[in-house]
Amino acid sequence: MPRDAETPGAAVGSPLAVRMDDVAERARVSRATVSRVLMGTARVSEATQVRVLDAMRELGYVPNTIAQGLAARRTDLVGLLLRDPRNPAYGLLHAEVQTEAARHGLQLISVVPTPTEGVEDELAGLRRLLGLRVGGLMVSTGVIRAADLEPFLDAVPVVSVGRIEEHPGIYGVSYDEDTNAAIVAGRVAEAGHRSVAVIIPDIRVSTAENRRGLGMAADLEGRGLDVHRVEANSFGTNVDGYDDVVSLVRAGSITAALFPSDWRALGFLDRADAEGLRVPEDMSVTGIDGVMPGIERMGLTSLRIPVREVAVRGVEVLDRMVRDRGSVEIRHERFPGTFLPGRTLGAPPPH
Amino acid sequence: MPRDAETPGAAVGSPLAVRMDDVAERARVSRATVSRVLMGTARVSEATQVRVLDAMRELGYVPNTIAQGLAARRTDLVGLLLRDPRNPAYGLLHAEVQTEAARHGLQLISVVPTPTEGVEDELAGLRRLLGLRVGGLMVSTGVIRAADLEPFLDAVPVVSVGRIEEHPGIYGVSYDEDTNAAIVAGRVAEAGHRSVAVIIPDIRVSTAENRRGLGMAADLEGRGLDVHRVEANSFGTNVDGYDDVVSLVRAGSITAALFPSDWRALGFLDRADAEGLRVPEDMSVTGIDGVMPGIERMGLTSLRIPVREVAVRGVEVLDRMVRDRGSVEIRHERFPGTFLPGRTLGAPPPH
DNA sequence: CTGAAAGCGCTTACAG
DNA sequence: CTGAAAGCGCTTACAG
Repeated sequence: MPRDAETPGAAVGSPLAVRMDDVAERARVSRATVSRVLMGTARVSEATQVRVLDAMRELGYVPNTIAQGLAARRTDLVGLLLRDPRNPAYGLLHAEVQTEAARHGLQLISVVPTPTEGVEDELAGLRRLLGLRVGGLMVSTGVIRAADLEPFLDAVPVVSVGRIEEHPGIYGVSYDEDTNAAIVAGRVAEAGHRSVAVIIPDIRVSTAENRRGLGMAADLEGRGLDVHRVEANSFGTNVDGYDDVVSLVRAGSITAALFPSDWRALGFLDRADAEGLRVPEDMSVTGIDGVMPGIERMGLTSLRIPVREVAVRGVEVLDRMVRDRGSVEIRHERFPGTFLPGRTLGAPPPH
Repeated sequence: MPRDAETPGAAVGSPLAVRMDDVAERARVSRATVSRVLMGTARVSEATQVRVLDAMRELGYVPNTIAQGLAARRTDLVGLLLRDPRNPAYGLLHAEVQTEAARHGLQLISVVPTPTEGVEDELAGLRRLLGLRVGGLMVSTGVIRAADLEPFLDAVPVVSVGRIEEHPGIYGVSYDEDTNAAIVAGRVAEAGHRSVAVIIPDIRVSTAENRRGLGMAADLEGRGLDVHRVEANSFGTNVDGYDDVVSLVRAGSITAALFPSDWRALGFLDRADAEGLRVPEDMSVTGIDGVMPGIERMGLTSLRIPVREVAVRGVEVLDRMVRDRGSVEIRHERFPGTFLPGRTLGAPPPH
């Protein structure tokens, strides 16, 4: 029966309205044969193949991925649940993951949560991807907990990229936040600071930043420094804790502030300007990430996280899991970054 | 018939393996009724509704979007084809579009092409989205031509965001690149420069950058300045043309270089440093975009494009088109940006 | 190498 | 208000 011209979402005459049956008819073969050519799996005679390919091209056929997925009970689609794309670290990760996915023949679709919303919104994004029944899932940093993922681990392989992961059912390819924290803390201590502030966001705001903050504080205390822990518990803003830091500096209680991200550190540098605080003469400031374009120009002392390595490895692992789940033993890998010297870390001011 | 335990992609016991029939059975209703509750369209008795909702929750049911889309011949999914996520302008756009889509109840999925590949790769991304039979499409800046989109316009509404658009079948919500170019050019001229370089990428590299470059050159020539057009035709790199600019400065032929993006301008500042050229004492440099985090700190003279306005308007229009195509008359809107003063534009050096 | 037919998990007239 | 049934556009055993 010919299709109704009213079929929504696929106007007649449009390539999107062309179905496999149309291709089959034009190529004078059965639908099954067209499918075989499309899949590239079964043997099809040379002549038939050419006819089918020609018909596809002539009609501008775009296979309906939806129907393919439903019929085959599988997809080449893999999903990426990405955190805040405004953050250059995630923007870069996004690009690298796509590049690698393409190399591996995986079709990447991405979902980003609304940056200013919390865990509920991230879960909605997760369901969007799961509803599409993606063949694999990459979860980038964010506030989704392993427990939220747990119910789905039997059905879909999950790789955590760039976020701390310790769940035994989730492969982890992360930045080594503890080592990173220790590297930055070590440099600050070596510069001679004895009393510093460390900005520590709540774990619900960012698991990575939380871990970095805690790591820096622990490391510095281990070295005998006096550490003021400054909480930053608001979601989607970087100004949290600035007031406290300024007060501490003014009171002569600290000579340096260690931020868990460049974003927070740079925001503070503007604030310091506004307050008339000179960096590094009056106080030192450090960040972490080191991937912002032009970071060297800004002179922020930071640590560069290995985004590309993490993307390459993450996709490699997911690809293996998608193809043969059993062949991959779950591990939690961590990649440390490299110190990025800058002009915002100096010796403490003489008092 | 109970499902085979081998069903791939949906292990038994996982919520992803739960089908609507399972929910129906547990709630002691028909599949049709479950569907009605899920859709929220038809009337269902209070009691039945509660039973169905309970069953869904107890089983952890995640509706199969694939099957829904196939059966309903429509989707709430809208696709965003985004250009290079490493570019902060697109990262910001991505975040804003998602925020707006969520407000409008649209489910956004994004596809990014591999940054270093060309138009073929972007077309593959387009097909990925079309294969999913998204209900609407937002196309961000990139090298895809209107002609590539044309065959699909009958079937799916398309809104161009942040990229020049002139096709009568595609709604355009763009940056006003011509005005933007004129603004920057005007400031350079006012600063007293009489001979400058304008970096002009090929249209296949970036339609937006191409337009900006041509616009700046035309405006300056209109003002009687001597303009050296520097081509930049490589894909995925910002260093193209740097050699030429350095030579022109060394030869005393120009006193300023106008780049069509901050990315290119910042890259050049590093090069200038390496060459021992002081900015703005020896030469002036300008960019365009103004959305990079910390841009003020870097001091680059630039122009800030109105990303949020474009995202808000683009999603608003797409939403209307998705709901009732006929209600929207195609237009091409343009939003100008605002000048961003910096330290890299000064008076020309005395010779 | 090729086709007829069942079935993927849903939605939606069509009846009641 | 609810159910039985057709059908969305495909893939894939099963036969030949």
